[in-house]
Amino acid sequence: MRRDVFQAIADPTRRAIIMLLAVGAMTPNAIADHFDSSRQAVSKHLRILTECEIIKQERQGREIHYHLNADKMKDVERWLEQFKALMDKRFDQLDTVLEQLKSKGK
Amino acid sequence: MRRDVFQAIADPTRRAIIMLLAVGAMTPNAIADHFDSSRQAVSKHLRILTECEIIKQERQGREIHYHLNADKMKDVERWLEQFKALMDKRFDQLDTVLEQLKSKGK
DNA sequence: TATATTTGCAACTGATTGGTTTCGTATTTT
DNA sequence: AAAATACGAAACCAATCAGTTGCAAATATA
Repeated sequence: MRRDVFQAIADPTRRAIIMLLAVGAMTPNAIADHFDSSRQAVSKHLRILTECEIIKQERQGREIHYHLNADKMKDVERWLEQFKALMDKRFDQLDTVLEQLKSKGK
Repeated sequence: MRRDVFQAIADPTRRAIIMLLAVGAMTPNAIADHFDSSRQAVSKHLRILTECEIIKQERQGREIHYHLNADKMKDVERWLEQFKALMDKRFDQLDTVLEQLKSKGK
């Protein structure tokens, strides 16, 4: 089983849950109220998100509050940065080629 | 079937393919050479990536060159920005609370 | 103590995934 | 024209996913 942030954000419901928890911690029932899905369906997403270590439980009496571990999202950010760096590099090379063509034209 | 960028980058092989194509267009065989997976396995990933519109085919004789549609990646970027904006907002609120506590302490 | 609420967990279902092997087609090479 | 190459598509398989229903455990309330 792959359990990383990319797996976590692959599902639209899970992305929405992440957005909800970005605002503040919530109980499973409160989260499920925001969706058409059943409580158990949401609960499964919460389990996956927990396994991805993107959210954490915190028991308070009989309620469990889920709160975000925003740091994990940085994995996505880092990957995106790497990707953009590669793209920039490619354009730099393209610039060099164009530059060479220009000087050859002289 | 969900076919969006988030689905595309959920798989580590597909992320690697994206990185490869960020450097420059490639044929399926050239791509497959970079992985332990078979050509057909890679081919399937290419189909999914194509359906997600993150890569595009370009036939040249009997070869097909896959090249990146880097714009699609902006969907991820936008979502990340939204997420970060929400988090910042939360911290702003936290700051306000702390500020209030401080003035009450006076 | 009996009951209601909040929740996780197990069993089951249908759809999708990632992979394989096999085949057909188009293009290049000989 | 024949052989080799590059590739997609189809059929199949095991594993995983998202969802369901039903149930048990813990905590709160009457």
